[in-house]
Parts: sequence; structure tokens; C-alpha cells
Amino acid sequence: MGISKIDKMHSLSKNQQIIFDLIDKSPEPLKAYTILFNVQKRGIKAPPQVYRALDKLVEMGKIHKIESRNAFIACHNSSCQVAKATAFSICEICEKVTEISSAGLSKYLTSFKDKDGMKYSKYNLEFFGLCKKCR
Amino acid sequence: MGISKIDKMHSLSKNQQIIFDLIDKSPEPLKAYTILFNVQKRGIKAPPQVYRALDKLVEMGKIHKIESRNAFIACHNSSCQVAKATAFSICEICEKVTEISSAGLSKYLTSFKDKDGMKYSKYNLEFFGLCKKCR
DNA sequence: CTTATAAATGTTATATTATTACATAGTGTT
DNA sequence: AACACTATGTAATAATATAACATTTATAAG
Repeated sequence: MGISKIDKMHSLSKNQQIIFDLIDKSPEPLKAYTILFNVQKRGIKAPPQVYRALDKLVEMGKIHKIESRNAFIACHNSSCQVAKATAFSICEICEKVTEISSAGLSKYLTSFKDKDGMKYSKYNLEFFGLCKKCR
Repeated sequence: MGISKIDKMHSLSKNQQIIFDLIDKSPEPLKAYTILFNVQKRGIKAPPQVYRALDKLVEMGKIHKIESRNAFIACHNSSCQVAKATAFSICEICEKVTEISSAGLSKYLTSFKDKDGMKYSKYNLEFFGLCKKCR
């Protein structure tokens, strides 16, 4: 039997799976070279292997890049359908990052038009403050 | 006469002024090393001098960092009072970046609370799409 | 005006993040 | 089998950013 065509289409390659698993298990965003260090025992030895997998995973919406931190977290928002509409909260003390899933927020931003009436196909929003623990 | 105390408080140091002028004149976001290259004739020779000035200018709200591009633009939003609430549109083809000043948007985001009722002290939002010219 | 303090500068070296380029191997389709 | 496409392996290097330390300049207080 093996993997059906549809399943295969949605499945990850070997390196992608290794790197996704690591990020998905992590309670905090991981940086590319932290990832590299952690997967070297699994045969991934060089930066391009990591960055290529990260690029694909981002494209697929399986992970997101936290731009202000150059770090990556797994998507936990409605089965990763929202690679084009991302929002995060970031604690400026402990650096805890949480993906925000607010229907209201995403509706507001997805339909936002600027002064010229221009709509956008994608957005990324990062909120900063202190998390519960750090206040 | 020279510069009064109040004026002085709001004035920039030599390196800050040189670097701000360059960014302010630029129609597009500038990267740190592009800045470095362009100010070497004015005596700024090393990366730390650039990054230090950039850090201060960002703190003051005179410029903003476009996180997804690692580049800096001058603030053109209500006299630079909004370093803590920034929104930009970015064209994915020509890379044109525009600061969005929408009272509605900033009001919505400034007062946004997450599921736990948490409010944030700062946010940065980047919209992506195609600008008028590129469509 | 001088002394203390803080802010800014100059400089060298190095750390961190990311990409180019090219060769090879696997996968799915016809 | 032949083709196109995706993924991988590898070395080198480019691009972005900071650490550490010495020195100078600006500001405020006595």
C-alpha cells in the first residue's frame, strides 16, 4: 500500500520532517543555527539544508518565522491554514511567543484597505509586552 | 546663541544626524551596510557606529525597522510619535514600503486584547501585496 | 568652572544569520 | 526508459549584527 498520492502531496520530505519535528516539540521559537546544531546527529550538516527545509515549511504554513527574532515556531492555528495571516504575542522579558488566533483580528486585518483602497494578500503582526508570568 | 536646551534635547548627535539624513532622503528602505557604505566619506567607518545610531533613532521613533527586510525607513507618521505602533505596506515585486497611518487601524490594534485579556504595549504590522504600479 | 556622570564615538575583532553555486540523488509522470 | 521536478549534499562566502574596550564629548550639579 504505502502512501497514497494525496497523502504524499501533503507529506514532508526527510529533512523537512526532521526539522519540523524539532520545531514542533520546542516550547520556544528556534533559530536556524540552533536547529542545525540539534539535527547534526540526524545527518543534516550544513546551513542550506536547514534553510531550504525552513523555507518550504514556511511556504506550507507548517511553521512561521518570527521576524523580529529570526526564529521559527510551529503553527498551532486551525491546522496551519493561515500562513498568510499571522499574529503573535512576544514577551519582551522571557521571550515567550504565542500565536494569536482571533477571528475578529484576522477578519479586521484581512479586510483592511489602506487610504488608496488597496487590499493586501498577506500580513504579519507582532505584539510586544509582558506575559502573565513576567508582570 | 546656538542651540537652546529644549532644542538640544530633541536634537541628534553627529552620527545620528548623518545617518538620519541619509535614510530620510532615501525613497526606499536602507540596509545597515548600505548606510555604512554611504557614510564612510563622512567619517563613519565601522558597523557599530551605524548600528548604534540606528538603535537610538529607532528608540526615538525617527526611523523604523522593516523587520522582514532588515532595512530602515524614516518615520512619516504624525511627527514620529508612534514608534510603538507601526504598520507598513510592502510590495512583493518592487519592494516599495509605505508607512500606513490609519487612525482606525491603530486604534483597533492599540486596544486589542487577546483571549486572556492581555493588552500589549507595542506592535508592528507588515502587510504584503502588490503596489499600484506592479499590479 | 570644575567635577561627576552619562552619552556618544572610534576601533578591532568576532558572532550570527543567510545565500550562492554546483554536483548528485530521488520521485512522479508519460 | 526518458523526462521533469523536487530534494539533497557540500564547500565556500555573503550579509547582518554584536562584544569589548579605549577615548572623547556633552550635560548637570556643586
